[in-house]
This record gives sequence, structure tokens and C-alpha cells, in this order.
Amino acid sequence: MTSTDTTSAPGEVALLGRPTQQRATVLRALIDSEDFVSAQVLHARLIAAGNRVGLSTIYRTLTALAEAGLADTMRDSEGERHFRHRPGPDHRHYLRCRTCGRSVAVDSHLVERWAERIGATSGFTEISHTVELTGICADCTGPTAPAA
Amino acid sequence: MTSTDTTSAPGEVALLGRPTQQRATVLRALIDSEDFVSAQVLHARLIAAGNRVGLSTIYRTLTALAEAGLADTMRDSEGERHFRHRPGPDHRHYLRCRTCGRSVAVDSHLVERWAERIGATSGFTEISHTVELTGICADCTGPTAPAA
DNA sequence: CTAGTGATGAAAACCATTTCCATCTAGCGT
DNA sequence: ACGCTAGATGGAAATGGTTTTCATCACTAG
Ligand SMILES: [Mn+2]
Ligand SMILES: [Mn+2]
Ligand SMILES: [Zn+2]
Ligand SMILES: [Zn+2]
Repeated sequence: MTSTDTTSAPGEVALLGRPTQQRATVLRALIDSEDFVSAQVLHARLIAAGNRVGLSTIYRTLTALAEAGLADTMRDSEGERHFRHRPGPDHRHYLRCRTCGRSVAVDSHLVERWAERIGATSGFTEISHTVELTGICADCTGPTAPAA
Repeated sequence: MTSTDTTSAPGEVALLGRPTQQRATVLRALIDSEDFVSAQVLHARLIAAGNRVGLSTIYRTLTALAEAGLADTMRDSEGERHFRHRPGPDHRHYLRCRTCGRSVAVDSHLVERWAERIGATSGFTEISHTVELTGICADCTGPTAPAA
């Protein structure tokens, strides 16, 4: 009930090499957060929750997860990297509230096609793209003040 | 003929506060580069060219130019910020070659509209976005080897 | 010309991320 | 089970871009 649960995360973690205790913990925490988190914040949370994980391992694991396509990444305005678990097979783009930080995945097939077309038109190949949306969500817009 | 030219950059630099020698120099260098440059690289170039400008001033000026809408910015995969002079009134998006670094502005009105629509649909306001494309340009694709 | 406020820049501080490296450990052969 | 070994871990130190500090400088109003 505390931290002796070895069956934490599914076999997904095996895609990264050896399925270690720490990797399972990190993936589990990433899934549980259900929103973008920085390596630092995730580390703080895990430590606060009593887990023993090094910051280096968090960075290594998150980077590996992103490379393996199991996580989406994004950079905030200060250049800090944030990670979010990717449930499906293909990448997603998000719209994030600049006030409360909440983010929601958006339908992006239109930009996906646009990006490809632009590449073809310009004579470029192996096109890849970055698309990030930010705004103020309904909760934070109301005169009732930003949600806690 | 060396660096005594005070009429370097236009009055645009006045939009940033006092029209100083350094600000003119930085803006001029940014315009001349005609492509994205990092603060560090721009600084190195200016120093190599015999100008006396501090790195801090480069950062301050580039940041100010970006805030004033006179420059577009972009972050490379390592998180480093790059700046490019913005000739027109509205921002642009670029397609950059991952091999030689050259970048070309692309027509993005389609994504601009897409971003707005997504915002409206999601109940978000004050939408802003980030769109970056990378790929391999024609010059770098050919069997003739990447351009120097 | 002079005062006053903004600008400069060298050096130090910041801070997210990476690298080192000595110590563990999962997984395998025996 | 037992020991081996390549891979993994994590605390600490190194990196490296960017920001801050602060003493000195230089536009510009008067
Ligand atoms: Mn996409
Ligand atoms: Mn745009
Ligand atoms: Zn919000
Ligand atoms: Zn190229």
C-alpha cells in the first residue's frame, strides 16, 4: 500500500531497456498526472510521495519515453521542457491555459496535412513540426476569478 | 569604412527607448544576417567584425526587438533561442533545414485560422501559437553531399 | 554645459539539463 | 541458488544559455 507495488506500470516500460522499479515509477507518475509536468516537478512529487528516485533518472526516463513515442513534450515560454503521457500511437498537439496551466489535446489533422504540403512545395523532405497553442480557458476568464 | 558609420540602422531602433550606438549595431547585424541567429553567434560576429558590444546588451536588445514585434524568435531542439528580423507587420513561421540551418518563411494563413478556430471551439480566449517546421532542404538531400 | 535618467558590460548568479563515476541490480549462464 | 556482467542508478560536479548586479557611461532635456 506504500511503495512495495512492483506491478505499477504495464510492460510499456520494457520498451526502454530493463524494466526497472524506477522506470515503472516514473511512467506511472507521468500517467497519473494527466497533464504536462516538468522533470523537476515530477521528481519533487515522487520524493514527497516517499519514492526514492534520482533526478538524473527522471530526466533519462522522460527523455527515453519521449523518444519511444510514449510521451509528448513541450517547452514553456522560459524554455523548460514539459512531458505528458501519450495514450495513443500518434503525437498530439495541445492548447494550454496560460493562467491555470491546464492543457487539452486538440484535433490537428489539418495542420498535419498543412505541414506536409508546405514541405513538399518547398522541396524539403523529412518534415517534422512543432505546434503549440496557449490561451485563457473558460474557467480563468470568468469574472469569478481564476480557479485556484 | 570600418565602424564609424552612425547612420547604420533606421529609426526603428528608437522604438526601444534611447537610440544608442549598440542598438543600431545589433539591429543592423540582425537584418544583415537574413536568417535566424542566436545571441551568442551574433555577439561573436560583431566582436570579430571589430564592434564593441557586450553580450548582455545583445540579449537585452534582441529580447526587446522580439517584444516590439521587430523580430521573430524560435527555439532549436536544444532549447537555444534564435532571432530573425521580421520585415513586415505580422509574424511569420519558418521551415528550417536540419542540416544546413537555412530557413524559409512559409505561408501560414491556414494555420493562423486553424488556431483561432480551435480556440473558439474550446472556449479559450487570447489564443497565441507557436509553429515551427524543420526538414531537409533540396541542396542537402542531393547525392552531391550537404552544402558546406 | 550640467544634471539626471537610461544604457552598457564584465563578472557573478541562475538554473534546467547533462555528464561523471562509484555503486547497485536485473537477468542470464552455470 | 550463485556469481557475472552489462546496464541502470543517483549524488555531485560540470555545462551552457540566459539573467542579474552594479559601477561606469552616454544620450538628452533644460
Ligand atoms: Mn503534429
Ligand atoms: Mn502564426
Ligand atoms: Zn485556466
Ligand atoms: Zn539544407
